[in-house]
Amino acid sequence: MVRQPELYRTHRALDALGVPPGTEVVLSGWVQRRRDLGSIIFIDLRDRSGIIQLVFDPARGTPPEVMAEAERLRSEYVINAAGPVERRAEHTVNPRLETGTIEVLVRRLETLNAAKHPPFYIEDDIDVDEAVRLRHRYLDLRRPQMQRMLMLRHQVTRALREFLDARGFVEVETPILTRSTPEGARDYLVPSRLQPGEFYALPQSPQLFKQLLMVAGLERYYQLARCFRDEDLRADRQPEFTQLDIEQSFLSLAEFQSMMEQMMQHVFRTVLGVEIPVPFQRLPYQEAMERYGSDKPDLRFEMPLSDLADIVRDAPFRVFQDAIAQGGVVKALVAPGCAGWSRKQTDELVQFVGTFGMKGLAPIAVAGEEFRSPIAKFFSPEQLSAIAGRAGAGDGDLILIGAGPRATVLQAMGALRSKLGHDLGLIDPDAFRFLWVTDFPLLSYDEEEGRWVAEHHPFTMPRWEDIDKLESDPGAVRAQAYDMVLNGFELGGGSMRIYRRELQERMFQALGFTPEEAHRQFGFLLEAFEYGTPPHGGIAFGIDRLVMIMGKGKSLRDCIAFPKTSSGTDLMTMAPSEVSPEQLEVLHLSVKGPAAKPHGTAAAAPRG
RNA sequence: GGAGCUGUGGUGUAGAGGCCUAACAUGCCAGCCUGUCACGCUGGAGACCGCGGGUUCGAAUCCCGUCAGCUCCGCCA
Repeated sequence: MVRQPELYRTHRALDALGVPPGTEVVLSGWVQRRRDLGSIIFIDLRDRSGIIQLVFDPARGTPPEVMAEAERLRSEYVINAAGPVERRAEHTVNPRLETGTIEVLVRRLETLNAAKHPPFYIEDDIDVDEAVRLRHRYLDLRRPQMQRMLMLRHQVTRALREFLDARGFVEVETPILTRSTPEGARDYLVPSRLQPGEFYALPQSPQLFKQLLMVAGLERYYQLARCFRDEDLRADRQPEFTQLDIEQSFLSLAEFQSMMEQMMQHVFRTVLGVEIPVPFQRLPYQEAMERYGSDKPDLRFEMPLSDLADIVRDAPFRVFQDAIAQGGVVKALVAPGCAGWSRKQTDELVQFVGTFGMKGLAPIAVAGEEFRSPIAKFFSPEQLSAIAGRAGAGDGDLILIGAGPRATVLQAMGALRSKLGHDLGLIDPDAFRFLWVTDFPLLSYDEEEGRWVAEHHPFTMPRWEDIDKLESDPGAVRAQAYDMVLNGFELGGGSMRIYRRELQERMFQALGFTPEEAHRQFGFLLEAFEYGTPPHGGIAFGIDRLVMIMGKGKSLRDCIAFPKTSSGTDLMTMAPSEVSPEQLEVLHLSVKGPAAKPHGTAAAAPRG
């Protein structure tokens, strides 16, 4: 019969290290492992702090009924044990265990709860299908690795709050049920019961609210805001995610960027003990694209792209000629020491860039004075030398050349650079390389929609000197927008905002909104701007990504307690799910067509 | 919407037309064991090979479809 112990715990496992030998302690936790040697039993007890060995030894005073109970224990049973902390004899010390010099000689034992045997080991570095882990996420989260990640996340958000609080930022919550707005990602919609046929949208970000808080005179706001975007997932993209959302008034762009650098410095210093140098490098968008083929380049290694157009322009090689004639580019990068790569290896690279729409990839291997390449015959020795010189290739290197439409080649070559950086081990895994990407274009032309769309969002302030081009040459207008990039991930993006009605209306017009549409969608903002709106701007950081990078996780799922799969489902609760006809009825909804697939039962429910 | 990879006892894998009545490790169950710490030793249970169809005398293995997971493109800041 289970009875409640008088006391669940006096110490945690790790705390037992700090008490004098002989001290009576009471511990509670899970059975990590049982080693039953017959007349003596060892149990590894695990709690959040760590693992400690319990000894059950009748020769040293463990009562017979406690021995009997210890024999019944299994993995993951929840137990409560009491007895003196003992120093281990020299030859029984376990150096692999943090508490390996001590153990607890158990005198009293209560089994607080039994456990089914778990589907996987509750320990680090397990090799289990992720679906199994997600289905039993509460067990997965018992693993020290996962607990460290949750702890790290907690420390990161605490340090961020600390920093912002010290500088007068006020944490304000904004609505989760809000209004659907055009532009940006697909909205998650929530049907309204009280307003038949109408819908709330879950926020893609608190963008409008944070600007209105500036109108409201908060001056400095932040929030750890949950955001929702109904788009397809990636390793670094979840449908709901957390942003550190920040907005401030009366700071220049430079002052604000500097403050954000200090914030990152503070977080890395207090959480990881790592010193981040400031100021961060500033890299204009154009240069980032030309040199690294990415607007979020990983600068832990260099491997720049170089432009070969002027060198190869006159060579009788159609692929390059055509690319240049059609306004495209010819770009090269160098894989150091890879001149000896086989056809099979380079073919794999061709296939890789193919997924980005690039038609081919020409390799030139540099071997001493010689250039080995299927396309070498199209070029003069001088041209080949010039190519190697421009690319920065030396003996033993492999030059890879891509040609075609500018955007395609830059993206593909950028991805190739990133892949080679990883594959060739050019990246210091312990490095944290921050930079700002600046001078984004304000607008880009969307062929599908046949109109200009906001590169950042429609509230971004143009550079003052470019404002007059808003109507005459929209593509040339640069934005007062900036992304903070860390190790090839976009950590955060922000901008100075438009704060005058007249300019905001011009912006909407540039985006193809009629005045009526603009007023219908954003009338409240335009009106607010007429009541004395201060100059303001802000930024939003992906907290999940930050934690992932700091904790060296492979996927966002590693740093979210209860994440979704790549098809947006929760394998534990089996959300999303069908709902009853009654629920649909009160929401004034009817579902078109049958459910496309049989829905599973929730993992929590008994399974046959 | 598209492409690729994966799916075999609880878990991780092997098997690639007949040697499969599906193997190995680990876990699980039982017994033995006084210093283990991935304890050890002995024995045992446990899978119709994701699901559906097809080819074949014969399919875990080949083909088609489908579902699920992962990665990427499109999409998305």
